Amino acid sequence: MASMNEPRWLDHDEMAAWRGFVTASNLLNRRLERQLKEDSGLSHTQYEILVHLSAAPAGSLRMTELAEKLVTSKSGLTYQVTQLERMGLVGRRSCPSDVRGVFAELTDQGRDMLRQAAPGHVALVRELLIDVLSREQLAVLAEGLGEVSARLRLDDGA
Amino acid sequence: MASMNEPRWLDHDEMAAWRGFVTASNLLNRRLERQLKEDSGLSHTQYEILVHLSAAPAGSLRMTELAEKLVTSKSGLTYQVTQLERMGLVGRRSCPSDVRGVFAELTDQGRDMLRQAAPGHVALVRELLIDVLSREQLAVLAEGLGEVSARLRLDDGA
DNA sequence: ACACCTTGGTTCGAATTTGAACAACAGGAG
DNA sequence: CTCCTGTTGTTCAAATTCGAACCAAGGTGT
Repeated sequence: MASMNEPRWLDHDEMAAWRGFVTASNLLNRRLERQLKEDSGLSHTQYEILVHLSAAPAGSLRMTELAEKLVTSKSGLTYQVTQLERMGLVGRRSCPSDVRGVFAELTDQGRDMLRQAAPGHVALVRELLIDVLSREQLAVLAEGLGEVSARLRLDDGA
Repeated sequence: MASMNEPRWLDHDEMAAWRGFVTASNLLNRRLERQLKEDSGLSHTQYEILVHLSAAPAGSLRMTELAEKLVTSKSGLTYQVTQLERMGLVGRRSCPSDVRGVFAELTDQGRDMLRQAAPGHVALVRELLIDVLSREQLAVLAEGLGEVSARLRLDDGA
């Protein structure tokens, strides 16, 4: 049948792009993970939770919404929020309009932690990625990967 | 002191590039993981192990070398190779020149599995990433992230 | 009010990942 | 040869991750 044609393999350039993406992603994650853990005792995931909460209107977000922003599973988020709660960086508050709803909310201590951890993290992201690339390269990255993400979000929700 | 200046935060474009990178990476990983698991019963990591072995001279690589290519921990690789061994896809062979050395080696069954799994995987990578981007965008991605990876490899070994 | 299907979060068990500690060996300086 | 240092791969415990099952509650149509 026609649909079982030989697949279109990746040519040299395409493969280079794909390998570069995967490799850079893994290397970066490892490095950032290490830095954050040593510097602030946070995992990258935990740090990102603080960031997203801090950026949200009242420093709080519904669990599901937060999970989507983080691109993680609901159960994974439940676990990490519990960890952060034990550290006193995040609190849970129930939603007035929906009894089932739970807000994760940044505590003052959580805000302080973020203030303390952010500079080192940002500096490293800059050193390892941002400052390595030109303005044009960054623009292409934002544009291209933004589109990729958008499409993924779409048929993921579908 | 001068070194404790206000850190250089990321401006709008830089942030867009960084968020796009992280988000796309997470979304892609999730999606590929799901596809491979459903389609072939392999994790992305396991699939990558097969790929790297298949690309290697004799279908075999030293554990340490393989771990570096995969960008994973040595212990993590030990675990996964054991799993693949149980599935009959990979074998271990000791190194003639170094008693400590261990070669991970692709079995015939492993080669078959890769042949079976590759088309679906490649098709998805193409659909979600490669075909979404233009030739120019891909070139920038390969070039830029290649450089990023290269630098990371350097001071990682240092 | 009632049955019904979707949502929001948590719980549970299984699989995976990591760094540290370890044991055995390689490679070279003296 | 002998000591010393760096490698190699594994083992171990602890932390994390995921999906499936689950419960409770929302919202809808009748």
